[in-house]
Amino acid sequence: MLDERKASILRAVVEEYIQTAQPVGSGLVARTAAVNVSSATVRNDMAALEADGYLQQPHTSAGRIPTEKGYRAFVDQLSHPALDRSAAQRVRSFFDAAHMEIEQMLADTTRLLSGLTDYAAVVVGPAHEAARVRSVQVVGLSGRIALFVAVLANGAVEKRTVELQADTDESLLPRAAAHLAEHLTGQPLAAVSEIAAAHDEAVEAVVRSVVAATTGGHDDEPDHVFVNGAARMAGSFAAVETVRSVLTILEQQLVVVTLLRDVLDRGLNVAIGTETGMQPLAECALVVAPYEVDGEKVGTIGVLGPSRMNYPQALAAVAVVSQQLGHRLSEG
Amino acid sequence: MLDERKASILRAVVEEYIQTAQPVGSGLVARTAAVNVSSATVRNDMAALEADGYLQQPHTSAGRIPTEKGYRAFVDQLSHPALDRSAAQRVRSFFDAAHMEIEQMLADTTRLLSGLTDYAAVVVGPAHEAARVRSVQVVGLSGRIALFVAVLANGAVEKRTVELQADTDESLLPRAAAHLAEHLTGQPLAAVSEIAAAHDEAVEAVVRSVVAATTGGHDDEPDHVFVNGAARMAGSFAAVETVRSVLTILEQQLVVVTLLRDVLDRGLNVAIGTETGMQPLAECALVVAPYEVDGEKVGTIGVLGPSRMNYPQALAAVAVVSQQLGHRLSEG
DNA sequence: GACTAGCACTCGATGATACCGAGTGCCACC
DNA sequence: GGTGGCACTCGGTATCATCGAGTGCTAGTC
Repeated sequence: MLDERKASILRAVVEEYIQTAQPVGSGLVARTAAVNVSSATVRNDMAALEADGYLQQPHTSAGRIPTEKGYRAFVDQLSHPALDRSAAQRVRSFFDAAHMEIEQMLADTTRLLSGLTDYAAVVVGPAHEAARVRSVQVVGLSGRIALFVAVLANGAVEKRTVELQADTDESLLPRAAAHLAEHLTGQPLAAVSEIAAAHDEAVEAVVRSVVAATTGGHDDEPDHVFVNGAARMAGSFAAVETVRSVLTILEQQLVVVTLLRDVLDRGLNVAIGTETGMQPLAECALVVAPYEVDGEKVGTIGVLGPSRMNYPQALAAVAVVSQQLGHRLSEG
Repeated sequence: MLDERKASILRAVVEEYIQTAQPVGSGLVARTAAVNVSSATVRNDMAALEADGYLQQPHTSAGRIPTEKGYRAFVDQLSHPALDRSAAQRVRSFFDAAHMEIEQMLADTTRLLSGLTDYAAVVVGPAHEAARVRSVQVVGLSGRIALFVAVLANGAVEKRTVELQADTDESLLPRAAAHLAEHLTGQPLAAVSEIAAAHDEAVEAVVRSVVAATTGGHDDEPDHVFVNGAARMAGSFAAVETVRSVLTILEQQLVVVTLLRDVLDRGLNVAIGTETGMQPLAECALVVAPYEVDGEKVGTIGVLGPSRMNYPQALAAVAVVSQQLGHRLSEG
C-alpha cells in the first residue's frame, strides 16, 4: 500500500505533529534522520499521501497534519512498544506496594495510568455479577429497612437496601440470610434469581425483596468505573468547548463502559476520532486493553487523550498496567 | 457604608454582569427599573464604588465589572432567596423517589444539584467513623487475606482487607468476628481502637490486624466525596487553563473536603475568589451548606462555579437540597 | 525513471493605520 | 445633589501591506 519511503515520511509527520501540534513541512521531514531525500521529493510524496487521505493541509501554504487514516496507519505499523525504564519501575513498585481494597486499588490504578501518560485514564472494574459469593448477610437498619450485604471472592462487597413488607421479629433476618447464604455461597451473585423458595413464608418474603433489589434497576450502572486525570486531558485541547464535551462523556459512567466495551468487541486496542463512534470524541483517541484474572477477561482499562496522542507511550503504558493489574488481582 | 442608591447600582451591575459576562455601563444601569437617576449620576456613583473597591474597569473606556468585594457585598445583602417553583418540585420528587444505597443517593444528589445550578456540585458524605456499627463480619478471601466488613446504622458499609499472620482454621474468623461484634456493635467504628484483648491468642492476632487496618492509613481519604458537573463548570470559563486548574482541584478529593470544611469553619456559606484560600480558584465561587441528621451536622454539600455565579439561585438550591438531604437521611 | 534544484505562487500571520462607538470624567447648569 | 452635554479614551474591527513558511511545478541531473 505505502512504499517504504512514504511510510517513513508519514511516520515522521505523525511523530513531529504529536510533539509540536504544528503542521509539519517538507523541509523538516527531509531533515529527519530516517528520510534521506530532498525536501522536493518529500513534497511529492506528501502530495501523494494527501491524495490517499493520510495527510491533510489546514490551508494551502501550510505544512501537513495527519488525518484519522494517517494516525491509523501510524498506529498499525507500530511494533509493540516498550515502556521506558523509569515508568516500568513506577508500575512495578505501584503494584508491589498495593495492599488495599479492590476499589481503592482500581481508583489508584487510574491515577497511575493517568500519571504515566498525561491523559485521562479509565478503569472498569470486574463485573461483580460474575464473582463468586463468599458470604451473605442481612442487617436491619431502622424501621422496615434492611441491608443485604454480599462479600464476593475478589474482595468486592455488594449491597442493596431492602424494604421489608412486614415488621420483623428478632430471628427473621438471620434466617433469611442463612437461606440466601445456603443457595448463593460459591455461586455468582446473578444466581440470586434462581434461588429456591424458602419454606418459611416470612423468610420467603424477605428473600424475594432481596432478589428484586439485586436483579432490578441495576442496569443503569452495571459496573464500577473509575476515571481520573480529566484535568490532564483538558490541557491537551485548545478549545474549551472540546474540553466540555469530552468531560460530559467522561462523567457518564455508563457511556464510558459501553464505549470501552464496543471498542474491544471490534477487536481494536486503539480507537481514533470517529472510530470511537462518539461525535464528541472526534478529536480524541482511546487506547484500551482488557485485563485478565485467571485467564479470563474481567475488566478493561483505557486512556483517553487527543488524537494527536503519544501512541507508543500510551500503548505501552496500557499494556503493562493491564498485564500487571490482572496479575495482581489473580494472586488475590 | 453604602447608601441606598449605591447599593442598588452595585446590585444592578452584579446582576447584569452575572447574566452577560460583559462589563456594565452606566447607561444600562440607569435604564434599570430600580434606579431612577440619570446615567451621569450613575457614573458618579460608579466612580465612587470603584474607588471603594467594589467595582473595577477592565480598561478606561469600558463599563464596570464587580470585584471580589463587590460580589461579597452583593451576596451579603441578599435576603435568603427561594428556589423557583419548578426547581423546588424537582428536588422534592427526587427525594421522594430516592430509595437507594446511601452512596448511590449521595452521588445522585450531586447530579441533582449540578443540574439545578448548572455548576459543579460536591457532596461530602457522612463521616463513617461517627456512625454506629450494626453488624460485623470477617470473611476469608484467599490464602491469608481476609475482609473485615462492618455495616453501619446509616446503611454504609466499611471494609478493610486484612492480612493474617498465620493460617486460619475453620472457626477462627467467625470467632474473631464475634469478638469484634461484641465490642463494636452500637459503637462508632472508631471505638475499634479501644477494643479489649481477646482471650484466645489467634483471635487476638486477627483482631489486632483489623484494628491496624481500620485505624491506620485512612487519613488520605477520610470521607466519601462525590463530585459531578465538572463539564458544566467548564462551560463557565473561557480559558482552558482556568478549567484545567479547577479540574485539578476537583480531582483531589482530600483537597475538596478540606476546602469545604475550612469555609464552613469560618462561618461562611459563600466563598468568593481568594476567600476560598486556593489560588487556582481565584476566578471561582463556592456555595456550601452542611446537612444535618438528627440535629447534628454530618456532611456538607456545595456548588462550585465562576465568581460571576448566579448566587441567589445557587444559594437557594444548596439550602433546599441540604435541608432535604438531611431530612431524607434522618428518617432512615 | 527517479531524484533534485530552483522558482513562482499562495495564503495565514503579523503589524501599521484608520475609524467607530460604547463608555467615561468633568463641567456648567438647574 | 442631580443632570445634560461634551470632549476624550481606548478596545474592537476593518483595511491594507508585508513577510515568509511551505507548496506545486518544471527543467535539469544522475
